[in-house]
Amino acid sequence: MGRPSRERMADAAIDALQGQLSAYMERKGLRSTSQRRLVSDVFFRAAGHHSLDEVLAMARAEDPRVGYATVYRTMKLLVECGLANERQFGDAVTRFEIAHHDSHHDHLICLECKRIVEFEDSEVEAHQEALAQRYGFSLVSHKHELYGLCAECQRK
Amino acid sequence: MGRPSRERMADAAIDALQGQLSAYMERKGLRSTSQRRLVSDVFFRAAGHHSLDEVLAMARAEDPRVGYATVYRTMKLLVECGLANERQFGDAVTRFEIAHHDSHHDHLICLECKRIVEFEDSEVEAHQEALAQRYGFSLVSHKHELYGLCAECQRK
DNA sequence: CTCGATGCAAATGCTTTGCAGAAAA
DNA sequence: TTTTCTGCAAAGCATTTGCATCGAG
Repeated sequence: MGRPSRERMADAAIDALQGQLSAYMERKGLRSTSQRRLVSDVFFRAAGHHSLDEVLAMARAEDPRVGYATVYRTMKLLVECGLANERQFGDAVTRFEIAHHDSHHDHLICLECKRIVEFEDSEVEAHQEALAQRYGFSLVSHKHELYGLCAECQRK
Repeated sequence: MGRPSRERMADAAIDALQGQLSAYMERKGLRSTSQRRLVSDVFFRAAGHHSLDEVLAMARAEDPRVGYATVYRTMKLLVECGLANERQFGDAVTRFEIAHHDSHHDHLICLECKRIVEFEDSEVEAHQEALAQRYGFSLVSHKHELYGLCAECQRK
């Protein structure tokens, strides 16, 4: 059982996510609209970390009439039901990524080209728990970001 | 040689910071004004992580006529000359903390009462370098934040 | 039909800047 | 006197929301 690639999402995986979304909406009495299907679909298909503007652009490529507020509210919905995570890196904009529940990952961010590389580190992960406990905290989540220059930008 | 307390700043330490600021301003041909002295002073004296509004409030306690923009520009100046660090936690506001050059520290943040506890972890610190190298990055800085509930808020 | 969803445009909240008067040097 | 700094108010910008209309159930 190899580590699943995060480059792109297999169709089956996307179907699973769409299924979870449908289940959540049904449970909450929310409606399945063409916009929600479109926005969630382009988001699930796109690997990486995207701002609202980026998700809007992707959605508008398929339907130019989608509004910013709809993308905003749909992404909020995805965060609510645990299918997306909101993240803030150096700049002012909020970015969204698909939430992976199987394993945590953190980020290496290139200050020059803004490239974002994901990594996993179970060693640090375990350490955090112990640390939190030492201060009486019960951990909910964490953020571990390393900022620097990627190999390519170092050469310039 | 014990670990220096971060609770409050010794007067001697504050003088040292003020000295560094003066040196920087002189080098850059900037002027020493009563506002800059006041804002940097209240900031150096206050332990913790403060938003612009908080620094403004502290400054206005001593001189009600200080303007928001002056605090904004003074804090920017302190960041520029390396005496303060800018940080963004969960919310939308930027917070400032005194920059400690001797050792790094990271943060435990209570999601309920917003309390911020600092911790040091040289073990993780060393690990990060190795990790970055594995991906060809040269590290510049990092952010390691643990979010959860503090002992007090868990009881509620 | 009904009530939630959409899209627009306006409001918000924080940050940043232009400018005329004030104050260092 | 010259040049930088201050304080106000206005501009920027990403995010959020009110509301009339649209469309799923």
